[in-house]
Amino acid sequence: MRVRRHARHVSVKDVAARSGVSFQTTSKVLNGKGSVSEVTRARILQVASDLGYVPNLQARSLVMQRTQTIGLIAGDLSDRNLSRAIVGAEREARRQGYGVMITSLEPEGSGTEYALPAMMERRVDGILLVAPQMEEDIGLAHVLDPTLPVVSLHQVAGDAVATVTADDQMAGYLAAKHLLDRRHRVVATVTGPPARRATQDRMRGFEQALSEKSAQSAAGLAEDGRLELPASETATLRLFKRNPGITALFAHSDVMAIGALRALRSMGKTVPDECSIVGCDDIDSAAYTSPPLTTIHIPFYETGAEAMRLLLEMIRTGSLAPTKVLLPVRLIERSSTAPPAS
Amino acid sequence: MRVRRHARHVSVKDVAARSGVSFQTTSKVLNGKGSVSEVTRARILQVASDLGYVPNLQARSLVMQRTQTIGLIAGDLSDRNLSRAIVGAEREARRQGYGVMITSLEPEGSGTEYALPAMMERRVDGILLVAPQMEEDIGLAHVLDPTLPVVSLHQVAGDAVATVTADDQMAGYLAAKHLLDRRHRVVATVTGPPARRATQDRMRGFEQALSEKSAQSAAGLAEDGRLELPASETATLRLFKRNPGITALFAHSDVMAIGALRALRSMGKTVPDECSIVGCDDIDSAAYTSPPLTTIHIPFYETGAEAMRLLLEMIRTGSLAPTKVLLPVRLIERSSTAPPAS
DNA sequence: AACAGTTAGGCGAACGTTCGCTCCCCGCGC
DNA sequence: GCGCGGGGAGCGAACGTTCGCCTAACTGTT
Repeated sequence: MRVRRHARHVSVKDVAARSGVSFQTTSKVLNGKGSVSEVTRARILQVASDLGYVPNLQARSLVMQRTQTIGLIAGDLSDRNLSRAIVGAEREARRQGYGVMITSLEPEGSGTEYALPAMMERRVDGILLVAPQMEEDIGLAHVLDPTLPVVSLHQVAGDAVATVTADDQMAGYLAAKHLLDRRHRVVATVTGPPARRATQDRMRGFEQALSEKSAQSAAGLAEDGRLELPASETATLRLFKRNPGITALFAHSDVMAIGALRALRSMGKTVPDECSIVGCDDIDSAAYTSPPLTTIHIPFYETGAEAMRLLLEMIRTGSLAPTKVLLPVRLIERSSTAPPAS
Repeated sequence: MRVRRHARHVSVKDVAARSGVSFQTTSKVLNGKGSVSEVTRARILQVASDLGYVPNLQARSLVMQRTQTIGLIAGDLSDRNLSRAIVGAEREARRQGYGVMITSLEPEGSGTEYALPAMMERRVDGILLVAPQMEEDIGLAHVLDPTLPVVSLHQVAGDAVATVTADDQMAGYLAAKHLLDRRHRVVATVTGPPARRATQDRMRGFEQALSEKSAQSAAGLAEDGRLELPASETATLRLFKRNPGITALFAHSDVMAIGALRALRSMGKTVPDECSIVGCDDIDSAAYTSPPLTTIHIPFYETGAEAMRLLLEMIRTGSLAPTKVLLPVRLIERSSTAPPAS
């Protein structure tokens, strides 16, 4: 139960003193710069390792004017999709020698109040935004330091920041195509929050596929499932109340697809015979529902990794261009879809 | 598409120059220390805000010898349980004015190679370990800087580091008690990795309850479900092969409980009539399985928050005592348990 | 009017680095 | 034998802070 404050770390000066050279020379050796004779280099390295020298990145940052740190502002860290993206981002940062400062947003707060100042004070080299709720934060674009590279995984009002997202429009298109190919003609949708770009893009792709098959579809047959299981369950019930002839459903998330599955079971409808379901996200458990879900795979991990790659590239080149990157999605066929039984 | 490198930040010196005082005086004002006249204080604050001054925490850290940053080493950021804990920890750190540097471990690596040095270089004030796999890392205790406060959510070899965990033994006890109270006498278990302390503690509590009911139980009737759904499914099948008389099951995680549910359905056994199931963790979807799962609530969020609280306290007091904290768990009764039908 | 006490503010140093410049000495070529 | 080039090493400055100590001026007291 030792109680010691401030066991001072060993610095280049300590190493220098012990090796009988100036601390600047020590610094040169440790960074492999300048010319130092082989014998002193070896001696210094030996002493450094003996003393357990660990460079102080804070001090280095001060003079180098970059911290090798990026700030990650996360919506809900415990959201499985966001956290997949964060894993990808963190891994890529690490691979390129960057550290990640993370902060998550309170559900209420716009994030502007705390997260950004904290990141600025720490002089992060760039910011990665992984927070869907920021889409609604209209003031965000204004408060961001315009000289600081920023990449977001979600749309930011004003379109001035670079984004990397999945191809949501394609996701909607693929879902509709899959169902239309199986001769479904009355297809409904359980959506995420209507204000979100992802929701709108998926809808757009979906409608586009429907209209290609000469419009016999029930466009507008959609309800908001708020990305939650119980909300989706009731949304599904409402849809069938509106139109009992529905033979297929596209849920904008697998969790909502599971809610739909429950609703259908409660109505006594079998899947896929009486109603097909296409989910979205491709979460682990989608393979274990009954029946296993046909779904659209959204590459969360890759999105995070790619976003970080873009951010680091922007930092390296000093570019602030608001690049927009779309990552491909694909449909994964399981057993929740089939042609209508009739 | 501006391309500018190094738009130098405004420093206290800039503010000072514009206000006609020395930069040290500016510093005093900004920190509310020393005595400064009301008028110059006001002027300085005005200038600071005009110029958009943001203090540089790196520089401050250098002289203060603390970074107000804690390093969080996470096993798998996308694990829902771990990420709940991380959310709690991050929130508590933020509340107390600390930032969080995060790094996640590669599945293979022991973490020692990258994560720790990176944290040390950044001179974090303390380290929070949220990585179950570290339990198996025998060398970890040795490589940790013994002067740096560390708190872990999982056991660390050597017992020299403080830990905050759920009361796993109680979890096992409660599960067994619940089943025994419902007159089950042949109860089996699907466990997590046997090497983990959580698994062992849960087993211990479980066995203890069994032996209190005078030992008519099938102790040793356990299989490793590796915390995965499919592995648990086959583990459950093996258990029933070993003893077809099983009437109740304790799964060490809800995901494994869902695997067990699938196995039982495939065997044509109904839940809870022919077999009761108690899960563990209390994940969201446990309330939506059919039937909804009776489970043990593990307070992941609170564990993370409490661990961070302890860590910050240790930093504040300079204590390095390896405190052990246990957080209470509770059983949540839903519909997957009942007395045996016979 | 001289003195002590207080208040406002300045100054130097330190934290741990990196970088550019200077300096010395040695060996080499003419 | 003399100048020159280059390798090896040191030195000063800077990055943006905080802190302790110092000083000048102003306040009020006897």
